[in-house]
Amino acid sequence: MKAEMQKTSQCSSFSQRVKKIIQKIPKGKVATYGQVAVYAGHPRAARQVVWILNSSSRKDKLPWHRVINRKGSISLKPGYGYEIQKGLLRKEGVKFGKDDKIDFDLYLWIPS
DNA sequence: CAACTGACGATAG
DNA sequence: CCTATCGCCAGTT
Repeated sequence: MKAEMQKTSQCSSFSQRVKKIIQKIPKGKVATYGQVAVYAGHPRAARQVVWILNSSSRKDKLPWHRVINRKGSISLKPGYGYEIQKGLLRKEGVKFGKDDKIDFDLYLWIPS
């Protein structure tokens, strides 16, 4: 019986799941593209997550600024959202190192 | 329908 | 440490 397939939702596409996961990221925390992809069920769909942020953030209110790359820094280019994302994160209490890096030990979101 | 793209990730050198 | 390359998936053109 496949009726046990997650009682609540989960029947959506990967993209839909990614959106939900991103919305689950608590304030003051951050997640990586790869991390989100893993929780969505696709360990290597980090690039897909990127696409979704671009696509969905315009329609839905996604905390896209809480999603960063593996290095703990912002991947956007200066003038293309970099400053905006950094500012939003700082407002939520996330601090950046001297290399514009975020300390994962303090801010990485871990859905338990 | 095929090729291209996108804010990545991991591995190899 | 850095660059280069492949892989990954879905949406656009």
